[in-house]
Amino acid sequence: MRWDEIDSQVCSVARTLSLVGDRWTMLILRDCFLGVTRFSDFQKSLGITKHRLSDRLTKLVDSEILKKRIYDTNYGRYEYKLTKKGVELYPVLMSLVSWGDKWVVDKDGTPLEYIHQPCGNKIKPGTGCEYCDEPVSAFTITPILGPGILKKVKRGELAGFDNQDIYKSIK
Amino acid sequence: MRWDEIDSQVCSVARTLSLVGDRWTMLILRDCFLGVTRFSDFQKSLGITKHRLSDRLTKLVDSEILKKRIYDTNYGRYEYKLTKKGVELYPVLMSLVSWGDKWVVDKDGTPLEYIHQPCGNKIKPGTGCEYCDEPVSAFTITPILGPGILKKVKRGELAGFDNQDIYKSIK
DNA sequence: GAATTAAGGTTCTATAATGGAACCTAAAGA
DNA sequence: TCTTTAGGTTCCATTATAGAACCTTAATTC
Repeated sequence: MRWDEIDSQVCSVARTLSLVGDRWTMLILRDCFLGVTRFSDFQKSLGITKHRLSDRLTKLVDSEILKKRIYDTNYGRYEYKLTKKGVELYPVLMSLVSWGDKWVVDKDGTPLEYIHQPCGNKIKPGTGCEYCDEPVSAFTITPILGPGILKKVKRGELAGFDNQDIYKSIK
Repeated sequence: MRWDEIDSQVCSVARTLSLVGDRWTMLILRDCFLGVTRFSDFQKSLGITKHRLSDRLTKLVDSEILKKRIYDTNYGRYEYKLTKKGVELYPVLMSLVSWGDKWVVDKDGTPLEYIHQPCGNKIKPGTGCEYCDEPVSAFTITPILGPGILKKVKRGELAGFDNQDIYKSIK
């Protein structure tokens, strides 16, 4: 069986992966949840080739996970934003983060930390809020830089680090 | 940037995907959670070539997500089982299922349904149990065939379907 | 006792996907 | 006019994948 035939399986994992299981696609969605919307910003953040990025964005738009909208008609500038279908992939991303934070983190600590807006507490990604009863979602979580990034910046190990400004609202 | 360099990113999503973000790897893990342990059973279930399967299993063992054990020294037969590190990928799989059950399911309904053993109720994958206070994990959930499979079997559309017996304990 | 089957692979080759670089287009600014 | 920026597309060499054939060891069948 070829990879492009796996969506014929009667399996929700297989069918989901046929849409988001490609190389790069999940990392593009990660950036979407951090507020990245523009072609060039995706490219800078990911280090992906334009060719590949263009292909992946088109596929994500085709599968209605992202929507493409022109936001400056004079310049012909586009933005890519998560649809409702796309936003609902949040638990997938956060469960990947949660596992990675435990099993593949380096000695500095986790790259990001997560503030639950309604109560202001720092919570573990991928779980409910341990402190309050308010729901946890992409819209009520603020990611902040964690020790895994801050310590490296302080030691000058993340030379080109200029991503502080990418943590925007995804709304 | 090449795909095999993404684990250099200070990001738990990127580092996690560098281990399980390949084509097929997540589907192999899906089968592991359904109780598949043997090379030939993975191959039958996935329709993957032996070459690729061998490569993926080796990588999963190298990254300590699976452990390989000989279970019949006479025949030289091996089994692949999830380690603790591997079992903890359960939320990732279930969040993929949960999204797929909502967004890429066909008209027959969801392929599988999930029984929470402590209380016996059918629950939605990827969430806590709505009925009782017992924890939900890979070890306390029993997947059963759902309408998305049963209806097709009844209509004779899943001719070679013989997977009823793969839903074994993963312990 | 020879031939076949089963598990668990490896090798080979044609095809598909990817990465990197160069190029394109339209509008703006210097 | 020349350069820059955003958002791409084209081209080509390299890498990954699919499918088929083959290998090894042991057991089972004829």
